[in-house]
Amino acid sequence: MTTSENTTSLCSGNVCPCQEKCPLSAALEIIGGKWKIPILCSLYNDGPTRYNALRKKIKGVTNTMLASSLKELEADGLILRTQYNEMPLRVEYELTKNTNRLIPILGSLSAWGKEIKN
Amino acid sequence: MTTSENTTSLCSGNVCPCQEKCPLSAALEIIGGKWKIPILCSLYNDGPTRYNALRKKIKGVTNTMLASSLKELEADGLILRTQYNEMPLRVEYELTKNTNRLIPILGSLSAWGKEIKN
DNA sequence: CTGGATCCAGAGGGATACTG
DNA sequence: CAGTATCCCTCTGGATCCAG
Repeated sequence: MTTSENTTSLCSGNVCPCQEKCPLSAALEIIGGKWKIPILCSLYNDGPTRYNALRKKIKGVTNTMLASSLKELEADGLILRTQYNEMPLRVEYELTKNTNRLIPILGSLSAWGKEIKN
Repeated sequence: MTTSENTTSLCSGNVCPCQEKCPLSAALEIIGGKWKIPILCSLYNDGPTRYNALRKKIKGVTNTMLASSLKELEADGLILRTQYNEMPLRVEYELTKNTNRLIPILGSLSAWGKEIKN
């Protein structure tokens, strides 16, 4: 009676296309937006980084967008914010383990993006 | 002299974060937007599908968005449009091999999206 | 140094009506 | 049946200035 197992379903498993929020669309929204990937790439390449250092490394980003993107990434559990109450104030951002599990997937996506450009 | 190989770089390999369009951002733009994933999911689940059938399966999509999304997906080589000059006109859309290589990656992303929701 | 507040332009997306 | 055309609106993202 039940449908045979569908282990490769991209969405909720039964109702596609993504009527209710499917995890795939959810994931894409989390890493969507103009600056999320550059931020994650930078933190992945360089490790814990200060706010101003990020702003310099990510060409073209403004305070507004960097701050709001960092806040969203933190709220979604993708980055960790550590504040050191020194003088002057120091704040560092770094990837979480959630994000480390995401990295190879992004790597595959990147490779796929490279291939289809031919 | 050359930097040691960096096979895990998400971007171009040397200049991160994504100053010039990196393949990762490019890939995300191709599958971005509100309706691309639902379209791909639907075609993946059901195979070749007619325009009006797609419109019924994808809840909430309008003619404007469905037509423009299909056009973009076709231009990016993710779907194939086949027109049968019958009466009435019949047009079917289906995934290409490029997209079939993308599917497992999206599956991983979906699984990741499910995990971090806890 | 690390952001927040405000204002604004442009793109993405929706509703409706119409066409080959 | 398979889309276009048109209008409109929201929302993202940019510029600038300000604050703890």
